[in-house]
Amino acid sequence: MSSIREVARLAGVSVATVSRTLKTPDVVSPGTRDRVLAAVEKTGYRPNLMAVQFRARRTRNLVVLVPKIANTFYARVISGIQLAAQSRGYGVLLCNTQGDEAMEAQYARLVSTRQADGVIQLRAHDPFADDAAASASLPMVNACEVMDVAPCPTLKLDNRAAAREMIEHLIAMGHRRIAVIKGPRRSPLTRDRFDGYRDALEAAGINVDDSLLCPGDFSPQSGYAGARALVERANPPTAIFCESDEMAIGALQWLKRAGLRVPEDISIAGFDDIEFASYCDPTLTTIAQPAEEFGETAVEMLVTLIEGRRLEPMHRLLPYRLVTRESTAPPSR
Amino acid sequence: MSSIREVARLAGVSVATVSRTLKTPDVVSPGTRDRVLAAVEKTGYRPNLMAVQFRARRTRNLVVLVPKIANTFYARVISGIQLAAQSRGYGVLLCNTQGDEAMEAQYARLVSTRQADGVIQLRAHDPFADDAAASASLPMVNACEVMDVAPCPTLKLDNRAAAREMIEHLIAMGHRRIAVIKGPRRSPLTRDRFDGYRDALEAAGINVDDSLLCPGDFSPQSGYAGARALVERANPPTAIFCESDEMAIGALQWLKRAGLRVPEDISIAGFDDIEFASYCDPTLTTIAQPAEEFGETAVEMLVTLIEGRRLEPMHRLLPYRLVTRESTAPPSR
DNA sequence: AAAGCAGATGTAACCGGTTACATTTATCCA
DNA sequence: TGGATAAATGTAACCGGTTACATCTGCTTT
Repeated sequence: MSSIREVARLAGVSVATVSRTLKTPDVVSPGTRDRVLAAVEKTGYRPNLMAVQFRARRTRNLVVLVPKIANTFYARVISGIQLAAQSRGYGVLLCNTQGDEAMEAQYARLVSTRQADGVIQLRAHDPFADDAAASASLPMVNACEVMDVAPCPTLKLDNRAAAREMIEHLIAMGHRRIAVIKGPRRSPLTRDRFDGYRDALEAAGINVDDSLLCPGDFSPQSGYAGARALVERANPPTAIFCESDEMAIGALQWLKRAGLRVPEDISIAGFDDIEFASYCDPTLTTIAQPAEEFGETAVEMLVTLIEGRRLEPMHRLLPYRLVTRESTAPPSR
Repeated sequence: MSSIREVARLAGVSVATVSRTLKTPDVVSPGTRDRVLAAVEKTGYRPNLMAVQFRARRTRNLVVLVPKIANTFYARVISGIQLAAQSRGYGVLLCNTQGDEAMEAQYARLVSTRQADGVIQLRAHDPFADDAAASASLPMVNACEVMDVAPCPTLKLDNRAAAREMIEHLIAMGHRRIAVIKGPRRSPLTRDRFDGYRDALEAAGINVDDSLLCPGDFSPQSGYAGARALVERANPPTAIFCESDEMAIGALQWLKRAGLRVPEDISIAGFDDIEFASYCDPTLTTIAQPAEEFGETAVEMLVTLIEGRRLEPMHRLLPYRLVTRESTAPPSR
């Protein structure tokens, strides 16, 4: 493929003039400019951006570490990232890490090897954990699921307040026996959402009943199993708060198979507002998260960091929204 | 950050020796090797991969053009791509194009500007269409939704045979009035699936009734509207074949709201086997596609191309699988 | 007419690796 | 012990742009 030197030769000028014609056209004379542009046209010259980036010592690429790309919530976040990155002239290197720390570290290394200018981490783990030198200095933003003590700026939902509002909504409808199907034990999301659950119960003077707490892992399968476990207990709940919509949908399926009506016999609430939350039967009461906005804001923060501008504030919360649909109603007993 | 020259200075050797120690350790003497490795350790040296790639004139990055990243089917394809690329030492530059041709062209240009070694296009459009020179020579593979006259190797499902098998399944159950909610008019997927529908009817001696054909765009919304339109006709169908699961789920919702029972009053079939196909109520009869395998095979084909090996065959089909669940049953009338 | 200056263009160093080729050192045999 | 050969290491060109600095041209100014 043609290089700048061939263009220069064809136009009868030096490589510097070609470069200037393309980057700062106003400093070359019109006649020369025309000759150069004609030569560019003729050769089909495209600057080798590898060379440009190498010279400039920046790639204008961002690495995004995604725990599970097939998750529709993350897909939306990524859409937002993509959009914001593009408008700022950055490309996105997407890495599906499956939550694997070795894989995260490997991809994060793209930054320390200069293949990318910064990292957006969507999981609560420091991918530079084993690389103290890197950790301190490389541009990174941690979004969605954030570390408790993050070595970088963060961006998340106020999960605790959101869960609290959801539970308050159920309590206001008259529920007292509200179960929870939790997310993965290690996730800060789980802890925060559970804290919100407890906050709401305590504020209403209801004791937390351990028999109403059920472990899960955000998958539909765990929601299915969780609903069964909860309902088959001696004193079953009148409402189940699932810490993710996917679990809520799994729970819904078991309840219907078991012949229970939702919301008449039992209410179900989710979290995330994935697309199918409004297409399942009944439609799901849930917490909507501004997924695309997560992506856009994370990019904005990261680019600020990369370009050496001051980032203020370092830690941000995005707004949630309680979406009430058909799956919740006052208890019948 | 430290460069190879600093490491060389610290170890008291030339840069060539450092390079060799890291790339071909067997050609340096053990003593030197140890000194160099100690210096590498001490400086925290990481080769600047921009420089490496620039020198090697290849990036080991692949561009993937995805129409809609939030679509769970594509998310699975991408998982497969990611996995296969990683195992071959390639990174993935993911581009969410929203089916926008300008955006596709822009991202595809990453290849002609040497920021990536090849393209996987998941939509039936040539991103180099406006760049004849590029089109011919740049490594590209077109997968999932493929162009009719592709300028590159392709990989798809035998959509026609799959749709035919689905319709034959419905006919075998006794259905004669089978409606279709189609995908986007311009998509080859739509045409192929519809051809399969027609094949099956013709083989069974059933005439194609235009009043049973309904346009859609693969979205749940269009399935919802389509089901309504079909059922409100004078002589409604006993089964609806939706060309995507998302439309089937939309259709299901309208039918249930309208008080119709699925499959007792009307059967519904989808296409894709997305995760929620087995979590909706009733669970959905559909065609399963090997999404991850699409990704893996596309990468394998592309890398073969990039590395200049012979690719045989150029055009491949992947297997589908009819998954019968609760949403289809013999007609009651 | 000589000096000064602006504008246009050319020259070459540089980014940080890799590697062909040259050079030095060690080894071995006659 | 000399010379051939192999092994280890060094030197420097190269990838393809960008850009500081040098040079050249033509014009203005006194």
